[in-house]
Amino acid sequence: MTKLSIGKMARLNQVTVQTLRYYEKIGLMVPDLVDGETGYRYYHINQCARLDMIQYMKCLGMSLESIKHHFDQRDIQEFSVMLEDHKTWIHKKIEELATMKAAAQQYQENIGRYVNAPENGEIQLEQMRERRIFSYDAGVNFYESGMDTWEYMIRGLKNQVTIAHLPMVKFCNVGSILRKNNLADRKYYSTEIFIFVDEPNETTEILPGGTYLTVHCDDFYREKEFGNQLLDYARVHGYEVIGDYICEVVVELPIFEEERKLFIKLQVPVKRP
Amino acid sequence: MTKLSIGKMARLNQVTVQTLRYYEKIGLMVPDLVDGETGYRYYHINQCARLDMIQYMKCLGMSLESIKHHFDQRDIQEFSVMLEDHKTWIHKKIEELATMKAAAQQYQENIGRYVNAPENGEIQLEQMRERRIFSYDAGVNFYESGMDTWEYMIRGLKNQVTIAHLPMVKFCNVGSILRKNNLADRKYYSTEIFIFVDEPNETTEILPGGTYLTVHCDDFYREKEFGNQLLDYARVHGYEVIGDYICEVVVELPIFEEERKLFIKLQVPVKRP
DNA sequence: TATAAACTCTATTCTTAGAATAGAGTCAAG
DNA sequence: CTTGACTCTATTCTAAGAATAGAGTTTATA
Repeated sequence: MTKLSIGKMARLNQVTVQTLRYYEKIGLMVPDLVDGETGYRYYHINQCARLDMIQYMKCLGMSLESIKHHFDQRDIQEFSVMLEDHKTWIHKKIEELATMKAAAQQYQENIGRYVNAPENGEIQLEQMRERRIFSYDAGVNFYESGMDTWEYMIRGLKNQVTIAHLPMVKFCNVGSILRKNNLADRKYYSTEIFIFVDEPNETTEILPGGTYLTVHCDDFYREKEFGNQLLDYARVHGYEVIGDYICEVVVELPIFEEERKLFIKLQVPVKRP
Repeated sequence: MTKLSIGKMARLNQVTVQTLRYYEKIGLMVPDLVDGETGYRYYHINQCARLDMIQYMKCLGMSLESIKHHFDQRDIQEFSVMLEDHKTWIHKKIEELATMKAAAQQYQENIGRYVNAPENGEIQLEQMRERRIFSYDAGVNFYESGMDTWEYMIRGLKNQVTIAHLPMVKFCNVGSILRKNNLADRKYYSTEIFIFVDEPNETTEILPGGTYLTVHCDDFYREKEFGNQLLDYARVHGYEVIGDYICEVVVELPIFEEERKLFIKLQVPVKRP
């Protein structure tokens, strides 16, 4: 019976020589015999069966650790159980990837919204669909504070997102709410920030769909100014404000500068005159 | 302005201290200032924006390398292109996983076929659906050789599978074909082995669906014996053999022994009397 | 002010599944 | 006997940190 040198064995099985040496090192497949003098490895043709199985299980995405464990088990029914677990694992991975893909899509759309947005200060009437939000009350009125406070508030929200086991991918567009009662007096007072979420639960709130007056702005510090323009417009044209005012961060602009640059969209729900 | 120690910065952002140190090491995010005496790192609250972006892109499944590249680009439109590429990459990953899952499912079914198979030698009449195969002619009649030759033939098939860029996950149940003309003379002569494939192409062949006489056997060396029983049965009961004889390896049994142990299913297409 | 607790520093090792490399020794064909 | 092909061990590298040790620093409390 001819013995196969490591190179021949490798060529026969479409693997590299290093791979075979590595498999020996971790005890996954040991050569049939090793020359005591030279240390040369020699394989038997029958060992291909094991190598096939290793490669097959690798194709299924299993780790060499699992594969080794399987060989230790020596039970085919047990293997079916292992496959079941593995399928579950694959399923989870696929779902994770699907979430990522959806998030990437969402971000692209946000960039598109920025690129195609109307001029700064151009007021529009829009139909908005119902949205769900998860909000966090920081207990501080950020309209009276600077970017630092806002930053700390965002940290608080991030913390809550983690605690509530919400997907961090939703942390890309954040918003703030100014409640209707304060809005009536043009009192810029808000302590609440939020993220948009997909699934409802006991901690989420609903932003009603309907008609909104909106305006875009690329300077976070000029929010009040644009907010007032929006309210003036409503009054002049006879629109009645019927709900809470929202400031949505559509996208962060050059994420590169030393400070945040936010592209925001202000939104207030109205009833037509 | 208060400087944030590495621990505070980490806590504020739900990352570990090591992570921040690591990001500095690879130049992804450098602390605002480093004390020359003590080497203590201090961060500025505004740096949270960058950290948010890093974490967000990580959620999308991007590598720190890509993230760094993005920060170097400083262009939001370019980022949209990058997201498009990333979506394509995710899509491929999902497809790979789906293939793996299907293969795991297939293997489980094969195990099920083994577990629920009839006794060795029990002849059955079955309806089989059409199947596609990719076959390889080794140029050697394996009925005249031992397991070694069979093993070398399988290596040849594996080689062809690689060359033809067929999915290696299909390499788990292999089969051999004995053509009808040889079958008529009970001449066990075959040089062809194959794997089952899903997609047709110019190199694939079709095994017609229809009525088959089948028998299972857990000893590779007794194939001829069981094959003859199958043919005897056909003759005695008036079935006419109308196509090629197939020997399908359903599953490899204890993949653990020094030699292959194959559980095979012999199949011959017939016309009812 | 002294002390203890909490914090931070650098440096090293570990994780997967091999790939790449260097320098030395071995095998097979002509 | 030579030459080219092959093989050996050993080390380093990949990604994204986690874990650890041992030493030094800051902060809070007494």
